[in-house]
Amino acid sequence: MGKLLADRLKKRADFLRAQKGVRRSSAGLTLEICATPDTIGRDGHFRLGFTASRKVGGAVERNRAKRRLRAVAQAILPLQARERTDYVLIARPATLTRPYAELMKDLASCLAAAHLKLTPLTGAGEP
RNA sequence: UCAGAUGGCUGGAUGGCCGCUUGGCUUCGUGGCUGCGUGCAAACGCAAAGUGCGGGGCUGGGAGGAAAGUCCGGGCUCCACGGAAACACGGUGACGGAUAACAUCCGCCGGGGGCAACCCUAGGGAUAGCGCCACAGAAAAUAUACCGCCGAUCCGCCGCUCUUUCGGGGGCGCGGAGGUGAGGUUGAAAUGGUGCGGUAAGAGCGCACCGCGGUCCUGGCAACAGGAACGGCACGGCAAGCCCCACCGGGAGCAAGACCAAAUAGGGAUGGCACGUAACCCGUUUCCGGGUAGCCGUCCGGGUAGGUCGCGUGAGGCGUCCGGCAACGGACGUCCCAGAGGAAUGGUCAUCCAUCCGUCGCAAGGCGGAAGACAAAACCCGGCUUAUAGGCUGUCUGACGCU
Repeated sequence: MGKLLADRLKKRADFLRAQKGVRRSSAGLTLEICATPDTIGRDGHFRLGFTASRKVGGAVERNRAKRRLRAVAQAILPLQARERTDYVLIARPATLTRPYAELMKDLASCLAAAHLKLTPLTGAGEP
């Protein structure tokens, strides 16, 4: 399985759909995933979005949290994500202070758990 | 050297790996447009240049002094409006200047504070009018009443006393008429203050100085300052309670506004099919003719989602010179310097840099650890206000010491 390309989620409706999908949390972040609607999805692509609420802090802190999440996602998702799937990463207050290596582990474990849960729903086989 | 006052600048650095965004050049793919050729036509082929979309390569730019709060002033956009004025409402408020404009800035004046450098000041009008002045206090705006002081003058004669020519007269005391106005513990504020004279007691009643008032002179563009003689002193405070005066002001805001425009529903035009027996409408009625209502196609305009523009050459930055005490203005040269839209301008690691803590060392310093101010453009400018670790630096004042 080769590298997948990422599209950004920008519509509020997309975020709301992901909220109803599978959710897994860890100390540094929360992950929500769901299948991309067939009319929008493209082969070889997955979709990715970020959220940082006011709980994280002011504008400076929220921007920084989203950038850290983006860096982590850039490193992991193109290799481990599934195509035609939406991923939403939600920042938590600890996202700012958690060591980078720990943040990587958080995402990897959340991803594995969420994929396992999603499998019977979509009927897709694990590669 | 110490203490203090007041401006200006800055807002971590370097490198490795991995990324984002936006220009320029170049190249590849692809779509459409135009021209030429072949062809009856559909279509196919070729082509310089321009252009939409997608990808590669090279190269350049990419948060702030407050980007913040959204408190003022403008540009810009749309809406309203014949002009002007008045009224209402809102704002501003010593004077002179700067500016596109301002509640900003500069200079200056008045008042208050500080030994000083300097700091603070919403600083028009209280005889245009209304209103308010709590508590305390005798009294809070009108000059009195109350307590108090006096009782010179006049009256009474009540008491004591001196004198007597027995009519009375004098002195002291008492009461009254009356005089007096700031002495009365207050208060934010008390009807000018202090001193001397004066008086029965007192009082600007008189005088000196200070304060106050209008007049005149001098200086200043002006606010105002200084001086002179005069007036015996009237006019309490609050306008940030209403108000009066002077000046300024249409409203809403980039979610402004302009353009492109899917699906679905609906509107209009038009063509075809069906129905033309029934219903309704029109031509007076029957007949007859036309139309509406159904289905399908094409086109048109409005318009939602969505998209594009607005959106980066500007009251622009930097440098030199000139004018001005300054704010600022002028001339010349030079530069192009963020444009996102679930929102780019970064993530991570290492070293250095300052900061703090622990520890070792006489010391220079070594080792380990923590942590890196406030705060992120959202149409753009000029200000104000507020937040801000640390660092660099100019000028000035006072005290002490030395020469």
